[in-house]
Amino acid sequence: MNQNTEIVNKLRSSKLRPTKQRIKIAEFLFNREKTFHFTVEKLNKIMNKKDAEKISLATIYNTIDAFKKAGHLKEILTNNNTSYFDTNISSHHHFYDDQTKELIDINFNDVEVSKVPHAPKGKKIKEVEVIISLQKQ
Amino acid sequence: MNQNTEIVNKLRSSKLRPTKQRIKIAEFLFNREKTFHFTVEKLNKIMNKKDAEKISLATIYNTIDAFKKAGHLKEILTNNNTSYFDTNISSHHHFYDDQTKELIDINFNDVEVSKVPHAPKGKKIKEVEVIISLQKQ
DNA sequence: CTACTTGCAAAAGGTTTGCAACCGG
DNA sequence: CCGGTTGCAAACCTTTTGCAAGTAG
Repeated sequence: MNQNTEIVNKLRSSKLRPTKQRIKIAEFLFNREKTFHFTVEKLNKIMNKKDAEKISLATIYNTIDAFKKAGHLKEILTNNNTSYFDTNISSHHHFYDDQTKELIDINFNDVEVSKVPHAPKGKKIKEVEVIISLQKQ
Repeated sequence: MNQNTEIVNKLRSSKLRPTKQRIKIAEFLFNREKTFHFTVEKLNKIMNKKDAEKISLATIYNTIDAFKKAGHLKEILTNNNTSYFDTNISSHHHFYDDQTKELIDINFNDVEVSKVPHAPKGKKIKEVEVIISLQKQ
């Protein structure tokens, strides 16, 4: 099975029609070894570099949203009023530098949360996320 | 020392002139027992209820920013593109319900992070924040 | 007085929406 | 063909900015 077929299957199994735009975005995001952190603006610039066939910003928003809902992307918590996404959907945590707005993955084994509270009535815990904010030394 | 003098001193010691607007906002935010979570929009509505002397939105932004810089407020991390602030500046963590956009304090003793990674080169850890996202049961 | 602060309106991000045209199954 | 998807522009929401007028020390 080649890469493209894999991507198409990934889309199909998420009930997303494999359109040209989605395939192009998915190939870029998911055919990689390492985690990738991005904002929509950053992804938009990358996808619309010169000589590439343009994808409209609205479609990028739509696609990211669809991928997030399908569980292929994770949104990262920050205090910057811009959405950050992560292609690494497995449980892991982040360093966040407020000044440079830089996000860095933390290896799963390097953080240990040994005590977790009970969820409030009527709710259950979806995820425990640790963000370690950084500053210059 | 009455409440008002306390507030005025708090402002002065942060090198903030005790203006009418700042005093009014500070009284509202800091003369309380329990933690208060808010967005600027919410605070704006509260401060500008009928018959109150109006405070402009820009001033509310300025003031919140000044209070945050002075360490009297803390900004909370979310994936909602709106800033949330917390009057509780001591070390503690949060539940966050993505659907309702509701924030709830977690008692400091109910979370234990027993292992923390080293900061990347050239940086140091400012704060370790745990956000537990919730969903309906 | 003078520097800091306020208030207003405009501008600046980032994101969402309405709708016609397009296209995958 | 039909319904999902794209692209465009306008609208929206939150936040920032420039600047004239006001005020605390």
